[in-house]
Amino acid sequence: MIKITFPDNSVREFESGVNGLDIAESINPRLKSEVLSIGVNGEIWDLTRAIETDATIQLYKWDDKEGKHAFWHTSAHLMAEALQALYPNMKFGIGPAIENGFYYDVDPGEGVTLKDADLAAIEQKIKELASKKCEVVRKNITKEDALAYFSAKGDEYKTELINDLQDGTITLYTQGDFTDLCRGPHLPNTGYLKAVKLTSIAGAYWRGDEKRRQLTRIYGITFPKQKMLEEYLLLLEEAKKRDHRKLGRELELFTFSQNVGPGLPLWLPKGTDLRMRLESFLKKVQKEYGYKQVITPHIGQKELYVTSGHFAKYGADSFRPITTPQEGEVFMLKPMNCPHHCEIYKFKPHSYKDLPLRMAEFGTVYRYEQSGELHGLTRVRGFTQDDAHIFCRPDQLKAEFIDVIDIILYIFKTLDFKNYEAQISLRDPENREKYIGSDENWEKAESAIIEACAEKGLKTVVELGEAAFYGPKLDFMVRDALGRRWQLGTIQVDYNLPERFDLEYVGADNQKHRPVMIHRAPFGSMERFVAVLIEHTAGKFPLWLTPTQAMVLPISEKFNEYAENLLKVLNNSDIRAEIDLRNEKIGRKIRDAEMQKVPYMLIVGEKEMENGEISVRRQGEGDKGSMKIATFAEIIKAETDKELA
RNA sequence: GCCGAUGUAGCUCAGGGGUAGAGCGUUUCCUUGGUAAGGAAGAGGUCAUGGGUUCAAUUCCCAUCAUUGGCUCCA
Repeated sequence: MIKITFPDNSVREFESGVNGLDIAESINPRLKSEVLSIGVNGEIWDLTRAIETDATIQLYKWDDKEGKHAFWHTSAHLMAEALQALYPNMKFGIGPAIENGFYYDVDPGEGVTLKDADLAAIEQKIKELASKKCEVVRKNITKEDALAYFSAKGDEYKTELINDLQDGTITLYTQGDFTDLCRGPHLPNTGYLKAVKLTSIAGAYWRGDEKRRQLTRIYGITFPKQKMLEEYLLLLEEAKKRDHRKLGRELELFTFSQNVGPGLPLWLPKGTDLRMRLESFLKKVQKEYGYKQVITPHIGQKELYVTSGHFAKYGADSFRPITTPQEGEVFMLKPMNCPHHCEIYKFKPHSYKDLPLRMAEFGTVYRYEQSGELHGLTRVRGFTQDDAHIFCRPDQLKAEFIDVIDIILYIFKTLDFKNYEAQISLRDPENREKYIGSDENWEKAESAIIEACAEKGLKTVVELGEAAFYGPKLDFMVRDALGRRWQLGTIQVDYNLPERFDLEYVGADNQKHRPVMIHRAPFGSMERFVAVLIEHTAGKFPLWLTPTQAMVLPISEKFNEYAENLLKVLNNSDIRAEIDLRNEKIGRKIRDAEMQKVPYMLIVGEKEMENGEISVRRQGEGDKGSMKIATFAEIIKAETDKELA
């Protein structure tokens, strides 16, 4: 008998050799059909694998990522089996489970190309194989045997993988006619898969190396219930509806022009209004925190970036330099604002009493992005950072960090991002020589970040080795209304630039000292942030931010004059209102305003004109009844005050 | 940059070797209305661009550009 400890610390005895399925069944027969994988002493196991010693276990179902992982991993293998059946010369790379489903990288052989149109047939084959409920069998073999098996099969990718494995024993999983090299875990059989959808097909380099052969990657997702697939497809549809590129066009926020160039957004009046409102919002917050606005040009001498080190690191991947016709001076489009800000710092000598110096600029920068990488507003070649650089003494680092975190959290709160986390990127302790700056400074900076996060009660993940070469950083990730993750703001400590630009301040000891720089951008870039905001809100921006707060809708042309006077009154009360004077019926005007996601519709007809009132309709909610204009103005003010509190 | 897909009216899309269609939008007219689409008529396209095959190309082929799903990269 062995002792099995459950997550609630209760202990029960089982026969040695018991497996996850048995344990689940002993708790509740229904659980047996729901459980997908089992954690055994912290390792994730197949449900059918025998447990022979005392163990602490945890059963994983669909709602656990460990459960989903096994489900999708088995799905990847089943897809491979289907591919093997349909394409005899298919060779297999790797096929893992991912956040939403799984993929398999395959090499279909010379002269064979897989196309989107082929997916349906593969999908059909997977369903057919799933219905056979083949058992998935785990087997340990030696490395030699594994090599022999896969080289006989001609799977050169698998043999390469095996050669890189260090273990003496290798695990194989077999279901039906397909055997794969795999660490597992897997489902007990393929019958768990009730719904299958292959989502896309794409090229992917073998082992992520662009110098190596490009394989065909097939993405798919599977579910234990048909209904779950339908829900997933609905979610995809919802995501499509919220796509900022689509809403950006429909709400007339921004556009792109082939004539201007790829990755260079054109902000339309409404988008500009929205963006400028975000900018003034942040400017106001920054002013309270002691930032000073500066303005610097869009280009700078090449030497500036040689000094900063950016030219050496990124020069080859930048827009080509610009030269003047007469003098042959060489300029670069500004890829970063910090070198310019360093020069502003050097405008005059600084005393330790001047620090911290907080320099903010909505600085537009230009970076060459590979053509395949451009995407709407989230990935562009010209964008505006809500940049600032804090020049401070090392002992001020923590306090400054806390202030920046406060600004970022205030922004998240105001813009209704309730779900966020932060990633602390530290040095790789194994490779300290990769980083610039003294050990002492790094330790100070890293602990300043960690302590600042702890004081703010931030949910953080620590990543070793993810720091930039010039300093540790803190990145903020938000989850939007659909649960998708976006990286937004960033705070980075920099020891490099003060060094390179020879920045100094005179300390209390009358000696020269090196300041520390903090780069920070709460939004990241205005383009990216607006894109995320569009998708998060589905275009229904908060009242304080939305370009048009209210639309005046006269019932018929007879009331146009009253409506136009009303518009003046509203605009004089700082309410951003527009008017719909089209020769359309009121139902139509309402529909269009609803679709433009204007928060308030103000309907005026005979009744309203007589009483000097307006009939108020809230977008997405409907009729709110009649009221005086002053009352409405108060409602608007109260709502925006609440949003900005 | 690499692999796959796509490119037809402002938008969403259908079509197809014999030089083009729908819905929405837009314009004009009729209608003057009460909380999510009133009616009629009209305008609008070198079918992304450049080559090739063909008697004939928007359609087939090639290239380029752009968009797009991934990969790689990201100060």
